[in-house]
Amino acid sequence: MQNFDVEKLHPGLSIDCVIFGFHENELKILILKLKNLNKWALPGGFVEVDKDVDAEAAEVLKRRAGLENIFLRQFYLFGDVARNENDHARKMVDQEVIAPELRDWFEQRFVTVGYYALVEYSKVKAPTPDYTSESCEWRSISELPSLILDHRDILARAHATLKKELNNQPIGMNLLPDHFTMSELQALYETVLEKKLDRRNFRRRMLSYDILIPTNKRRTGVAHKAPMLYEFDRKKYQEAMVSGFRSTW
Amino acid sequence: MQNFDVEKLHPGLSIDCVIFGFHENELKILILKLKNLNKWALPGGFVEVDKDVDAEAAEVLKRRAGLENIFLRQFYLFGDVARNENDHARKMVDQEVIAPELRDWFEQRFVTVGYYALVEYSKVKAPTPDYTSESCEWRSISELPSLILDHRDILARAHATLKKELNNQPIGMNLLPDHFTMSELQALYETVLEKKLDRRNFRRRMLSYDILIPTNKRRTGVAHKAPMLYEFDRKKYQEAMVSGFRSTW
DNA sequence: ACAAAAGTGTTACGCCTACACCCATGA
DNA sequence: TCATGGGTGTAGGCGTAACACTTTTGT
Repeated sequence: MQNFDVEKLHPGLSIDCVIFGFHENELKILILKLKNLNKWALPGGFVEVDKDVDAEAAEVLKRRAGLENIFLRQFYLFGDVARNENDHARKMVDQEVIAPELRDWFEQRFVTVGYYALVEYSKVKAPTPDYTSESCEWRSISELPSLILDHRDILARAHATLKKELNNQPIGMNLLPDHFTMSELQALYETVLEKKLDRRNFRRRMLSYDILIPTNKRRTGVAHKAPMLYEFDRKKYQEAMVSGFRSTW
Repeated sequence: MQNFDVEKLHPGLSIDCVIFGFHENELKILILKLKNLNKWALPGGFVEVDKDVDAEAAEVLKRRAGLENIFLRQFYLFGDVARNENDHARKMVDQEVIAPELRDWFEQRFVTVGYYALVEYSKVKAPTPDYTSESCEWRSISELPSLILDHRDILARAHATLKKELNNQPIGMNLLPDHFTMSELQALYETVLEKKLDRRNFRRRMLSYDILIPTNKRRTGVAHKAPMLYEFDRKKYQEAMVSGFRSTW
């Protein structure tokens, strides 16, 4: 059971991270199974009073997924009173997840800052649970177990934000391996957007963005014609992230 | 000097609102002149522990501008430690803006939630200062006085967000009078975007959005040919706000 | 009458969509 | 050899940018 110094923490403020990964054509997120409870939670944490909120979010990502310098974006503050459940703190004490003397701290009204991260599935070697949880696992967003509090809403908003951002920004770096085929990139888009795209038009458009570098290698060993492998032009990718794609005005 | 019950407030959490208005072809915001200080501030406030954050932002808007049911959007949480200035609370006490016993409350580390609102300039009859301020005024964003803390950054981010949103959503309702000419609407766009637009193409595009209703009235009394007055189709406008304009995927 | 803004139309170009065809590979 | 996915090309339509001309009004 964890005992920490709540004096050093910003009161009533927490962080929740939706950590997206892509594997086997499915969009997955990292979630934690709470000790002694049949509920799961998004990776999160609190904010030390002398730390930047964004930096604390990066800390969460580092501790749970072992990754640093990853795309991580604040997308919303969840500030409704109703997101606090009266007996949530009590349950945590009952199940010996937290020490009884911390109950007051956990029972105060919390607002939480939502972040989402895009990470490469295979680079997360050992998802690490925190003191409240017995395991940390990748789960497909289409078959999620029951989540605590408003974590399902937080995920939904993160996903919606991601979908919207696809119109202005590239995606893929940090989410795909260094080398990937056009089809794999397309599968990522189709999964995030939850719709099918035309293969040929997708290719043309992607190439027109000028952020891909064709390597001379091909993926072999799988069935059918060996596809070309691409990598991202990191410089141009970053430029596209900053300036965005098509603004109409 | 204001004395309020800080026990009822969410600790270390504030709200700041960028309230945009449009007048004489200039984008303006409401700012407050602080008592006994030569500094200005965005309208803001604190969050009662039993109130939704969004609702408290709406309260700020209501108290300062006297408006309700107005477009109001949360756009960012400003959570850097550096945004807190050591002597800000001390100055407030020194200048008798707040009671000395509130100094501890004001000296804690704060994070602030940024909101922006679009309001009709002429509907704000009497901008109302709060207990920290001696006046509340419209000021053009191009000639702003010195603002406290990171309020200039907050404004910049609000403006950037607004610019970006113009690609997906309509603007104008709540910012223009009920009836307006095409040129006035274009002037609003040009002001927000900080660039000139082609008159004829602008008209065509706006009409294609199908959110405008031409009235049979014309603006008279001014020089030159009397222009047609339009109003927004409120139902279709709202639909466009929800579904957005052009998504490329 | 004239200056200045309002209203309307046209052309050219580029982008996006919706397709069909051939190629390469493992089974 | 054949099923399956990879790679390339093209015709048509739509939207946008870049334009010129006429109309109306107050001065």
